[in-house]
Amino acid sequence: MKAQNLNQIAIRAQQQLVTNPKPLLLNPLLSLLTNSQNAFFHLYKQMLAHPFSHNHFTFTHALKACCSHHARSKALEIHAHLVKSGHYLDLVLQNSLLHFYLAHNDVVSASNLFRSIPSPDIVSWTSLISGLAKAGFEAQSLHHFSAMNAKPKSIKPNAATFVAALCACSSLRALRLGKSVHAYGLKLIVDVNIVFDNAVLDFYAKCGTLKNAKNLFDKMSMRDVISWTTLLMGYARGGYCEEAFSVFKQMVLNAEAEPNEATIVTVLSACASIGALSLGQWVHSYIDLRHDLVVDGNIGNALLNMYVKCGDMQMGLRVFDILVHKDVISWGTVICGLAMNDYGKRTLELFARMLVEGVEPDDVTFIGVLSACSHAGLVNEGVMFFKAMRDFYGIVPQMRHYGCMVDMYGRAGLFDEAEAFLRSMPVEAEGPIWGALLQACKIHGNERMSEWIRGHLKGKSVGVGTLALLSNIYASSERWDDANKVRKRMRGTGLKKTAGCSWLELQMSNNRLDSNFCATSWG
DNA sequence: ATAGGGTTAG
Repeated sequence: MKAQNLNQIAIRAQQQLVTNPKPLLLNPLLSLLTNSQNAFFHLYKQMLAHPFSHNHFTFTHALKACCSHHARSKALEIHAHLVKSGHYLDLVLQNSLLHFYLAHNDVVSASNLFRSIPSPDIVSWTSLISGLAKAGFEAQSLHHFSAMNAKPKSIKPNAATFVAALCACSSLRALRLGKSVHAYGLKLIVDVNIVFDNAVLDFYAKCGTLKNAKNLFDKMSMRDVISWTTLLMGYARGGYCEEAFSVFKQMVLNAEAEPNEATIVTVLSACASIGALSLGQWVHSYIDLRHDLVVDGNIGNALLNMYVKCGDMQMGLRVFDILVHKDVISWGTVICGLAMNDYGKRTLELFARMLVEGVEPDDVTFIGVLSACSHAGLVNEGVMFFKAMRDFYGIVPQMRHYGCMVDMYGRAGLFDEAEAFLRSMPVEAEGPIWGALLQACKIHGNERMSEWIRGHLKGKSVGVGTLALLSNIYASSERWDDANKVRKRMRGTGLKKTAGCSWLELQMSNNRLDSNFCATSWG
């Protein structure tokens, strides 16, 4: 709703209050103001002032507004008012209150309220079952689902209730239970209901096999964008990213439903996770073809992430440049991307630009910045940024930040500094940090440090990669006994070192960013 | 008038 229209509605409401302040005429105007908190509650207050200018409907609108604006104290106020004025006896109002509490995860108030309802109707039950499932109380949710069927006051679930129960089953990964809910639903729901079908589809995609989900999808008599996206996400989540992409391609070619933001963001993330540049490019062309879609916001960030993950920094930077709203995610993506692809100096230039444009860096931004310093050998800068992060931006360093610092000292061969830093850390370093340092010891031939690390790792559980590295260090200095000891320990844990692999398509080597491009791209 | 479906990312 445009601001201009809102003003007109507010003015009409003021006229109405003077000429004929009847709830029948005022309530529809009030409901139109729901999205504008101030205007809404201004009118609401005026209507409340006169006993004959409001009724039950007024309060349902008010509670709905509280829901969308997260106005908890306002909702409590309304609750109290309803009790005092006697409106509380209306079941619809109790249901509205129940929904407000559940939507704000106030399970205690919601349960108390539900217990106080003498004869809950289908909406009360469904609200409760759905709210509990979403708040993480799946078992209680399903308990109520079965309780509602119990005599003497049994109430038959409807499609909305089944959707809520299936949601609880999905979160619990309760395959058998969900199957029986599905079967029960098939008995009670006779008309085609696409929301129910989609909920079932999502349940099988999450808990069952993708084959089941695909069969169901093929059998559905109607499919909309959510059906397609649910299937696509099922494949992507299961790691079948090529299949996820082919669902997208089919969706576009068969034109049964039009992809929306969720569809596109999901398929781009699938392409990114396997480094499938050519598939990602296909999605990009599709976005450009759709003149109603803009490369910005979530789609822009997802596209940027896809190019970065596929190693095409040139396109990544081009997408980054055209983003109108560059948020902390956009900056973080491009900064970490440059750092990962070893453009240390460019990373820091972009970080400076981020600060100039007034976007506050967060923990992930500093991962990129610190790892750029580490890769480029900029130790002084790294130390400075680490301090700025902690002391100026108030970001508590996490293991990953510590890791960057230790890695930075190690790569620079500053082992005393690395050791001092490790000792100054408030938390115990984790496996990967030791691994990075061992790697540095190997490169710089620092056996004393390797020994010290070995002492630290004694009896601790560390990743197999670290152990492999340690054994290789021993092997390279021909300390076979020590090397074998470590190998033995690897076998003892039942771990195997798998060969590293890269999914990046081969063409990425042609997409490396050259210094010329960097120099011209932002002056 | 009140309850119901899929969401990604650094």
